[in-house]
Amino acid sequence: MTSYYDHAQVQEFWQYVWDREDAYVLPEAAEDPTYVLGMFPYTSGTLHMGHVRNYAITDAYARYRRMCGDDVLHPMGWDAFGLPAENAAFERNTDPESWTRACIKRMREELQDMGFGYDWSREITTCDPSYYRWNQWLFTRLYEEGLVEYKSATVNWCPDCETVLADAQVEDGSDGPVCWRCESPVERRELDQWFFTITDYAEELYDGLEDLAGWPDGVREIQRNWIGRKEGARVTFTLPDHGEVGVFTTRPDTVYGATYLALSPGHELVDELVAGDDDLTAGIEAVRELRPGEAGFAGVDTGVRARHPLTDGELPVYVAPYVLEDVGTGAVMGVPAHNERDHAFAGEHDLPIRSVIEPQENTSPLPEAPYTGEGVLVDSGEYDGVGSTVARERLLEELEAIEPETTYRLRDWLISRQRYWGTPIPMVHCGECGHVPVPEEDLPVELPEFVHTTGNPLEEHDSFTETTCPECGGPARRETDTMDTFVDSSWYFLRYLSPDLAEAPFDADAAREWLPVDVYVGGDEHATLHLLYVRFFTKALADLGLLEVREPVERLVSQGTVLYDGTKMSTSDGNVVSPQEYGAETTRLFVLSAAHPEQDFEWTANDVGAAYDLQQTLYGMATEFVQSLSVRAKRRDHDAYVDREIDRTIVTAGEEYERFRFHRAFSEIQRLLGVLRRYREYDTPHEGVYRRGLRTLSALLAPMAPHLGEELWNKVGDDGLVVEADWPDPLEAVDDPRVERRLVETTREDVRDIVDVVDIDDPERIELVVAEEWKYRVYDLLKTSEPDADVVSMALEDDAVDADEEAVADFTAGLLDRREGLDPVVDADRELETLERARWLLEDEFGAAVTVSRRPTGDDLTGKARPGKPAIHIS
RNA sequence: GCGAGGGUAGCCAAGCGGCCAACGGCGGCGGACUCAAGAUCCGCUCGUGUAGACGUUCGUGGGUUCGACUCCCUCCCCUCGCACCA
Repeated sequence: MTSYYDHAQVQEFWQYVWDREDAYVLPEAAEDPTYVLGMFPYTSGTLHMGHVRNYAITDAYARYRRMCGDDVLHPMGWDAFGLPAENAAFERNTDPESWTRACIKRMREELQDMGFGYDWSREITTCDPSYYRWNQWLFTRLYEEGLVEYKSATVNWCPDCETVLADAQVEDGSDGPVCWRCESPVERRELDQWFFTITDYAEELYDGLEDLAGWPDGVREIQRNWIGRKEGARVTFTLPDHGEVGVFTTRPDTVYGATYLALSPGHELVDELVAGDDDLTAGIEAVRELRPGEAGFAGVDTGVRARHPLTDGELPVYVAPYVLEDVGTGAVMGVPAHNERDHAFAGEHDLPIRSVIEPQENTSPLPEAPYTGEGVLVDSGEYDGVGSTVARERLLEELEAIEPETTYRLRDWLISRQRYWGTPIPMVHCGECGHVPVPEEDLPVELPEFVHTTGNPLEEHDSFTETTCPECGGPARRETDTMDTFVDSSWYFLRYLSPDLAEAPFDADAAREWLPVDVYVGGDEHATLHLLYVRFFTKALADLGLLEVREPVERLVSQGTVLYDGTKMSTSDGNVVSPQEYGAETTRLFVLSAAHPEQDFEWTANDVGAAYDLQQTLYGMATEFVQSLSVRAKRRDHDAYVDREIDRTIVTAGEEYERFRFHRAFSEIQRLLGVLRRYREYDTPHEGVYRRGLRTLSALLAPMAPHLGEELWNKVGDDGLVVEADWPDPLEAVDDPRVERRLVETTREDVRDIVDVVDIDDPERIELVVAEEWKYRVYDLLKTSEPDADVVSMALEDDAVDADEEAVADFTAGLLDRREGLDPVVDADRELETLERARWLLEDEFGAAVTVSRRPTGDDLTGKARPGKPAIHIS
């Protein structure tokens, strides 16, 4: 047997044991388990460092909670649909399903190699018909509820992926919008598409963010930006012969300054306004061709005149590309005097500029630049002289043509994809009945066999596309688009509750009891996609009566990036350190010890070494302990110190786990390990104390390094498995472990300092004298009394302060300045005891005799001692 | 431009009104062990100092406070989100 810890050798054994014991399977009887979830991986083929970090975090927390006595639901599954599988199938001359199944097999093995403790009995795979049938079922329910629309829209089209993209899947490239996956420039296409009307929930999605206290501020802010709530007003202008046009504005107080209207080229009225005029139509077409960024302040006067609702004046109506179709109502009232863009547009087209807000401070007019601040209304009819803020409210209240309106940037969620590897949208297009949902009993609509083709493989199968209408029985055509894969991931956390349920997507009783997810961990690149969609689904399902919760996740942890040479570790950059390169368990221990979960950190071989060394040292000590170390049975003074330090570490490490600060928990473990090591070298260790130390370390480390934890537990622990062990209890209560440590540490530092500064070569005797008890009482009075209390008198009158009046007065007065700022200290007896127990550390370090005592008032040293600061004499 | 989060000793990074010259890790220095190297252990790592002290520090400049790395304001820089957004 070797004292070298070879993780590769032991992992198989413990994994076998865990498996045999069903260690991670949620017990049947669990009532309200702690639901710990990591974002399930896309089945790309191999696990990368980001996954390892993500799952190391959830695993450590899940294990910690389990040791605390919770039932823990910690499942894993596969986000298995998606375009990359099709691309891979083309490249390798196979099909998406085979490819995906192979990826899953490999990744599952990798996860198991890492030793993550999942309840594999709940594994789900989104490309299984037994899973995606519920996508279809939910789609149908949402359709019935009016949350699905089929509409023609100008959509983002990626020519390379040959599919449309949701707004959230389009990113800003250097040269315009690009596809989030392949970075090809995105085109615009006019297509009939399926949408989830997530905008119906815009308000709740926005307002709900406020209450998501367990979510990082950053993620909430990103969602706020994305939803883009804006409060303002809708002003209605009449177009004689053409009805009305509503414009959205946040500044209705400038309404009297409107000198024109501008419609976006895509506005629904444009075609009607210019109908019959070929020149105008051509002009509009030319304007439509322009990319928004290039159009500047071009515009076409339609010749139509709108009626101003307040002044009754006539305003020209322009079509201008600077007005964006999907912002507000796609139309603006042009107020050149008080809006930058309107000002520029008016300059370009010789439109009048009419100033209606005057700055309050100086009334100098503003000829060149628009004034966009607040002020007083002028030239505004009955509102002259009214402040702009007040005017806004009054206009909204008093005028019919101006109504309050809130707009959102959020668009409906385009879920159609012209791809094969996804959930078929369960709809049928019938010439007679329009589009008709596939009846529930005919679900799932299964994917037909894959064929290699440049287009959508679904369209290649006549047997798939040709069907009959569920309503009239006539010939009909099956929808060939599939769903965006974000649909799959929008409710997968529910499927884990009852993965095999055949009658419903999830068990409603379990959902009621187990949700929301207690902790959800993943990368924050999903802030606007996945994390918004799961919130939407949860609310929609609640409104369908399927769920009671309206928010899916209680506490969200968005984990930071692992960097290598300053850049994100990613396969495409080729700077990947494989999780197994340093040993699976060293890797997980390192990623947890390196930084707080939310922080980015740099992968360095040196730092990895620290995690590796800790494993080796601990293993070596445990091996030595059971094999060869001589121990004693009779207790000595310094054993109590180690006992106490073990207790302190149990308390502090538990706090750190609780707060997700695994790196601090790791430090605590390192610290206790150091103490034990020193203890063993100082003297023959006491069997029980040393054993408890090692046993505690194995328990505290087990959530981060479970194989080593098991191995150590097996050597020095109780019977059974550490995964099923209880979180250790301290022998005695520890109120403030840090104050006790501080006392010992500062005292040791002080001794070193003195020895060094005074240049004492070989100290023979070190005396530590703690302060008189009454001083602790004075401390207490100083810290707890009112700021203006006469503490000197209080101290003199206090029964517990039994010393010479002058000494008491001097001591108290000398500390008055500091008051509640005084260092926290333990009480007199605890201080004496703590130092007494720590004596051996000084004896060990200086080779001197050390005494710790409390002496009566009057002693020279006692006089110098303060609570938390014993007097020191070295000779 | 708007919004959010940051800037701490050689590096990474904790702290977020008095426990702070500032946890921890890495690197560096000195020492122990050793034939030697590695590993491991101990100490030091802003400056000065013959008794635990003092001085100067936490992006910049101000302010609040008996007291600020910690709270408020200005500015500079970094990261991220939104943006011809009405």
